[in-house]
Amino acid sequence: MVSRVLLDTAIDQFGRFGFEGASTREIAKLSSTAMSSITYHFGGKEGLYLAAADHIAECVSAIQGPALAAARTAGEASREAAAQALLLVLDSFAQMMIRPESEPWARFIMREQQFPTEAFERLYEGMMKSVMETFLTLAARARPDLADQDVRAMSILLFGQAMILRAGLASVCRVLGTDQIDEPASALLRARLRANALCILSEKP
Amino acid sequence: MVSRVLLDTAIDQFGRFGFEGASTREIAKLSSTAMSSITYHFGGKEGLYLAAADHIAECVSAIQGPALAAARTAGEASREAAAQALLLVLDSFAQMMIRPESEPWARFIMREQQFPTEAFERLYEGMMKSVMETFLTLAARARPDLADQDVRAMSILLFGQAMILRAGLASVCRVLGTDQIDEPASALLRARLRANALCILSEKP
DNA sequence: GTCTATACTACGATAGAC
DNA sequence: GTCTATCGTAGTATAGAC
Repeated sequence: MVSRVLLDTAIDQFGRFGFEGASTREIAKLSSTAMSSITYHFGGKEGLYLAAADHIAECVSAIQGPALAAARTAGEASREAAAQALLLVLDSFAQMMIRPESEPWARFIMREQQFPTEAFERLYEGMMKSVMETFLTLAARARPDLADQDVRAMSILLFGQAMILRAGLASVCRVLGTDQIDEPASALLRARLRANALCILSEKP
Repeated sequence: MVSRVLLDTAIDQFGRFGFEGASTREIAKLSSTAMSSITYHFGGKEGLYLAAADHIAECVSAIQGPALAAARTAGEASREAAAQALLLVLDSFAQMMIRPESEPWARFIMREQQFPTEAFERLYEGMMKSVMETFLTLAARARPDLADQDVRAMSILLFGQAMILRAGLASVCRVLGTDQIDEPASALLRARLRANALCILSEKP
């Protein structure tokens, strides 16, 4: 399937060089096909870009779906159960940020965060919305003392701890003194993230 | 000073489109000068890129310098004082992430985080190193129960909460239901960030 | 110092062979 | 469906006028 290879290559190249910076010639060459295949399959550069966003949303939804569904049911029991379910969602998200396969996706998404286009809409509706809604519901149950806007602020800041594992990868490695996030570093960071989050979520009002 | 205008424009354009995506013709035009001025002042596109990194490091150092110096001395008194000094550093960083002037800088830096070049070295040595060293010293004093690597992991995750205010700006706005981080939203986020960080830093071993 | 003019390369889109 | 060929545009670098 040439169009699949084109999509994966496109996500990588758009993530690296941005929409303007990426070259359809290069994407086609890396996909071992002719440039005009892009016109045929996706209608052009812009069509390829939007298709890439949809593909990312599908992949992320497939990965996060099970953890989200499990957390939604597990978190109904009590305030403590909600906090624990939240830790699972956050850890699942952090794991995705760390795993090498997410590199191209994360870069693509981060670009859209800065200058949102139609692709951001597709990404948000396709993958972020369900994650955030589940997260906010659980967070409100874990911290019933907080107002709605405070719960929202707390939640997005908690996500920030996971996001820096991608967005600030070079700095993370510098601080830890490693050249990449290997298994021991991953375990350390995830454990500390859980500890931080648990501390915040279980604070007595 | 044409070279100054060129630098500011370059940071903006490189941040938006990346090194390959940005055009020296466009940078020159937006700076109201000829493209060959870039060759004259910076030797070419790459020289301009490195000079832009140096300029960012200088600006950030100038902004964060006072808060860092104040925190270093204030944090020596006790464990609680170290935690409070840390909150000041983190809040100063968060404020910088939120203020509109940091937008171009942050985009430039985030690109370098993904694929570090020589410019990342200059950025790290020029601005991040002193911030991180101060932060780690204070964090170690605030949490003497943690091992060195745990302190480092905790610190970088704390920074993540501030960084998402830039790196995930579009998502932050979505979750809060605003189109930009205005003064009320800024106050809410910074207050919650301080509350989160204080909770983590003052946790009893 | 700053400009114009020019050389050379690479871009995206598209038409048409197979 | 996938290829080659080609068009018009835009990129960087550089030489030389002023």
